[in-house]
Amino acid sequence: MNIDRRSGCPINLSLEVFGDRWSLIILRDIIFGGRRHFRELLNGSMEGIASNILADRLKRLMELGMLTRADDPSHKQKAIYSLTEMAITLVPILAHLGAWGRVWLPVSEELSIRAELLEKGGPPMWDKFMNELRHEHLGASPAPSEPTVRATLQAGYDAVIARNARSIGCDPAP
Amino acid sequence: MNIDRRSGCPINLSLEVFGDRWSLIILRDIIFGGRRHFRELLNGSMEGIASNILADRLKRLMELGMLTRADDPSHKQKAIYSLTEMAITLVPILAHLGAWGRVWLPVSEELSIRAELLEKGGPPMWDKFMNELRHEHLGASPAPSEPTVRATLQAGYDAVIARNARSIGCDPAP
DNA sequence: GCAACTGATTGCAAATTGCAATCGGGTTGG
DNA sequence: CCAACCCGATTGCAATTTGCAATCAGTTGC
Repeated sequence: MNIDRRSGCPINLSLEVFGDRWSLIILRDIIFGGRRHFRELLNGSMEGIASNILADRLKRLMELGMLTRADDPSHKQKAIYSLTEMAITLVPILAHLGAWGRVWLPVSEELSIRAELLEKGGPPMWDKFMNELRHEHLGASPAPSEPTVRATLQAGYDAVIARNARSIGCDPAP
Repeated sequence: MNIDRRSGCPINLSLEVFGDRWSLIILRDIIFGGRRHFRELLNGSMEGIASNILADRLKRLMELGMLTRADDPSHKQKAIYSLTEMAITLVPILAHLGAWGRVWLPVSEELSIRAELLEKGGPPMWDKFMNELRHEHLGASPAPSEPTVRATLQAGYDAVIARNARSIGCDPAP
């Protein structure tokens, strides 16, 4: 569960934090998907994470200081997971990672539109997004101006879905 | 050995390429350490990779198109591993990763000086470095102008080592 | 009361990891 | 020529990690 400290190299230590198959996926779903609860992360995960792995990683990410956990006032058993500043500053890395994957890997169009928009938005968009996350998770920053980055990304995703649905005659609207 | 394709999400696919504890470490040693041979990677690895893991990851990285292998003309048994363009474009990601780790993780001073210099150099330095790597590994680009980025990073590292050695009375020079 | 839902936990088989020993071939020094 | 050494791996094995399915106890809505 704990970090190895194989060496003090920054890249090595970063890898020891999220150099596994699930930690960054979970953070991605929290950051871009806006998921805050265990079930949302479990069922919403495109990659089908197992519940024990999710529980383990959430605990680990909390120990590492990337997430915090709070009770949900609306439900005594629900927990709300929040990003810390440490996790929020991963946004540029995720943006780069998405951009790299889009170039070199067989990404699907629907799922890469967000990465494309984030790449085109560049650092100014990342900063705006990080401020929105700070507002949402840390309750600190001022309320973000509309439209939010997440809404913009989601709109792009929806547009692709709608376009593709129409082109194959599956438009849900008559 | 093969990639799962759990989903077509760029971040997920990127993670499936180097979301393990060793692949990026190997690439880091090739990129920043200038290592090209199996033994160099095996013995030079600060983190102590095992030979079977190294062999497995080199094979995997070749299958993924991140490395190529060529015979060393100077020694019939030696192999030279070269980065592909796909791997060279990881430089900005490694720079971000190093910068992030330097802020949030207990890095050691000697090992993080390179990350610091690379961070301060910013995208222009990354581009110069990538061109040097293209020259070195792909034999394509024009010869880099002196001093090379790798030499600059190494000089920074050596300076820290020398300074620390002096401060504790271990200066090798009399 | 009771079914559905909450965030997990447990048991278990399969895969992965890391370590040590070893391999066959090539090179080197004398 | 030959022994010693170096080369990029490979093998066997024990320990750990992973993923899946089933299950848990407490909470909520009805």
